[in-house]
Amino acid sequence: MGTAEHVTRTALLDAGVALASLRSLHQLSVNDLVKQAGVAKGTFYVHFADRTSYLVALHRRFHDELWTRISTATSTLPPGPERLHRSITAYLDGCLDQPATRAILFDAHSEPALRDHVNGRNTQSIKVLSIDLRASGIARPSEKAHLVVAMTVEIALSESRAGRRLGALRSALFEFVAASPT
Amino acid sequence: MGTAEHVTRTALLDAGVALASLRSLHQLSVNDLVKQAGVAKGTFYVHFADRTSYLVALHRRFHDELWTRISTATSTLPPGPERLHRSITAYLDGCLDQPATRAILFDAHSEPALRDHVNGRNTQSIKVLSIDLRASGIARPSEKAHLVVAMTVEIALSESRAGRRLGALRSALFEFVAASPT
DNA sequence: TGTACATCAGTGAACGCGCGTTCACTGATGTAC
DNA sequence: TGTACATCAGTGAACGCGCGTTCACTGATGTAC
Repeated sequence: MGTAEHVTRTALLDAGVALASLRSLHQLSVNDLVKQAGVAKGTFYVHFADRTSYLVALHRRFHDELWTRISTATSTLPPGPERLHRSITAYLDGCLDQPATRAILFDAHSEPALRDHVNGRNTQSIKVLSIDLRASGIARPSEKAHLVVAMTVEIALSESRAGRRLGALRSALFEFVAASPT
Repeated sequence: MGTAEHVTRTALLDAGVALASLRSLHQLSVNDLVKQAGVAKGTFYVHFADRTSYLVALHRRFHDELWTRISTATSTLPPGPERLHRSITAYLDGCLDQPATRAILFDAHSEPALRDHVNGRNTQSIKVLSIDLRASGIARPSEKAHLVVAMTVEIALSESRAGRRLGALRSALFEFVAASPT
């Protein structure tokens, strides 16, 4: 297989996701992680150089999964309002499927080790979104993209808390975007 | 005066503000605080029951100051687009004046002790804003208020990072709101 | 004015605790011959 | 097929460290008489 050698590593990351849905990221201790994963404490350091590397890996896995979903949903579309709509929907549905959403979106940027990674992902999202906004002919596409990302994250957090899609919030976001001056 | 007895307490809170502008809230240790304030460690516990109470006090002071500014700026106005504009402007200018903005808005909600307080302030803001949106005849005022708060916080963070007003972002927000269907 | 006492913000050494990290060791698996 | 050896994920006791919190004490200030 070639994957068998990563079973324990994956188990540790899964343990992090499980615990992150209960506590904040900062409270995720190596003690808790190995207990949840059912391995010895030393095993943690077989797979990760330190706690920081682990958090980076957790963050990366979360966003890679999201990114895959969004790419799949939008790959055949040209930039424009339709792609914008599908990107945001794929992002929100993807977040709702991941139990660690609250921890990653809420806590990650106040973890010093992750701040740069979070900012990087954010900048990338803003860039992609601003292409769609520009293609839609909307004024101030960069700034609007910045705000659309903020709104989308907020909706993802609300939905994650509620445990279901919040259609009214999504509609409010799309109304803002659709009505924006061109 | 009657305030002299709070000099040390205020010094401790000021120390927190100074340090929070450098590190994350979670890294704010009692050791650091008393060192920065120039008092002994035991003094901390003369004024605060524990670290949690201190953080709550820090958070409260931040928001009380903001709230005062907003009230002053809007007290004579009836609900509507003008009051909405002034509220948001007062909020953003107030945040820009407080060095702890990044720490409070970014880190506070992932500090378990503060989560309830943060959610309370947020709910209150959404309520107030939705009155203005409703008075402006905008559709889905509650949901829009939710999103406007998210955008405003995001702008406050960006401005706090930049150290100055970001007019283009503010304009983008006001365009979203002004153009929204009624 | 002088003396005795009460108050209480401030002190800092000491505490137990849980943390992240290390490392000598184990034991299952694969390879060489 | 059987034996000797190498590899390496996994183990868990032990470590030093910094944390939040405690508490017996200090010493300046105010009050009583």
